[in-house]
Amino acid sequence: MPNRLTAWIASDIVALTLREGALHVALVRRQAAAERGKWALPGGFLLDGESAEDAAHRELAEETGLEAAGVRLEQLATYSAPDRDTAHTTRVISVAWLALAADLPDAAAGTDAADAAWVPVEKALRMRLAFDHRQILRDGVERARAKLEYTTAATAFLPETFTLSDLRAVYAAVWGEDLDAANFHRKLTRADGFLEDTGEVRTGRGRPATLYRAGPATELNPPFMR
Amino acid sequence: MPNRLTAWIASDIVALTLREGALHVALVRRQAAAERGKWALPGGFLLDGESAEDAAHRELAEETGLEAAGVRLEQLATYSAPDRDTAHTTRVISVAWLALAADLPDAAAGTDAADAAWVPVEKALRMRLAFDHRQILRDGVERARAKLEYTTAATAFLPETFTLSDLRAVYAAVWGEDLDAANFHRKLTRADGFLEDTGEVRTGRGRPATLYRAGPATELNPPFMR
DNA sequence: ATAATAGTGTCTATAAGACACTATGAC
DNA sequence: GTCATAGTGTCTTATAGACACTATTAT
Repeated sequence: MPNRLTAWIASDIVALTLREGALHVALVRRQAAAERGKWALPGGFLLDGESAEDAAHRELAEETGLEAAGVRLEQLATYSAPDRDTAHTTRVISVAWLALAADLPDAAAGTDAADAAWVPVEKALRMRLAFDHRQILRDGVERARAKLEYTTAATAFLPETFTLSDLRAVYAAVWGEDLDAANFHRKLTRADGFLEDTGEVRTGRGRPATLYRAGPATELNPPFMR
Repeated sequence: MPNRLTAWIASDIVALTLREGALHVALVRRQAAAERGKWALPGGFLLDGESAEDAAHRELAEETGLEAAGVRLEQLATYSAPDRDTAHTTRVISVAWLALAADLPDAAAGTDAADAAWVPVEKALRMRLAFDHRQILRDGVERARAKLEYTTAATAFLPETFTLSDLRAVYAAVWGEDLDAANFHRKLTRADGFLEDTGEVRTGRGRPATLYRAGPATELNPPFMR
């Protein structure tokens, strides 16, 4: 008769950002013995006394320099297939998290990872990632797409102030389709609590654009369907 | 310095059904030493070689008699707070699942549970459940509510064939609000792939009602908002 | 006939999408 | 002035919700 399972728990993070109009994911090159050298999602094992969320924040900071304060983590799913990590004799269960981050100056390599980089999602999905991280990445991207429909999460990809064009570029990049600028403008400025007018404008090549900051709303009702 | 955590993994299931127009949840009275005698969600520890989903199906069958074939499980979330189970010295992480079930003849008590019962959700939320199961139940009910908006999951609460009144009763019970019968009828019969006309009718006190079965669609687009 | 439940018609208000148009800057 | 980008107006079509109305059964 089989015995009660004893397992190690990992938190792995799908950290997404926007760079040059394309969705990117944070990847690290593995230093640990298991699957060493392969690209993987940032993450690692829970330590005594830590929750899965604690570990996700810690590993994200250690491996990519993304500090806890500026990053909201949402739980994606837990991956527990018995054969998902055959490198260890101990079973490994992974709790996956989704983080949406504003573009950073550079993906700082931390202490634990030999290398950390922002990789275009399209490219990452064609790479051989460690363990089942490709599936986790797929699930994370799909969740991000869905979140843009019914929450105000898109602003998490942008700096504190941004224009409606910036915001529209987020939707275009995550959904992979362009949106009508006029209708987008009306819809989002009318969504209660999504945007706050800063009173400032940003000048550029054309007419100056109003600068907004994220409002208090987190849900988007009615949703903004693809 | 803290050490890498070794944990036991549990799968706990929020199994919901409809009885007499009210949403009910399957609860079991605990037999194990930890929190013995308290009501809890059905569930238990992963055994060697099992995935969390395997364990959820096995425990659900053992403790409530709900067999795997008829029940779709959707992962809810993983609960990993260090203090969520202080009865064991080993850390316990729980993967929670949501199951929507058609009403059954009776909640059969299985071998592992001294007692198993369908309890009205309103009542269960006011009980002192074991561990953090009240929070898990809250999260499960909220997920079920959301699922009815953008999927065809409501039919999972019904037998193979059902009338539009039956289906409307599901929405009314889960959302806690009545819906206009006329608009409900139009909306759902026009939703592509939600309903298939069986050609049969069910007679009762008034005009006979068309019997439908669940169609192939799983997503509901556009969603049906509360 | 009456009550009860199933189902249709229709009107109104709201929203989405297409796209013409105006506004305001850089050059 | 032109070009580029921001933002508004307006028309069409689709949908939600309210609710009057018709349909078909049991009694």
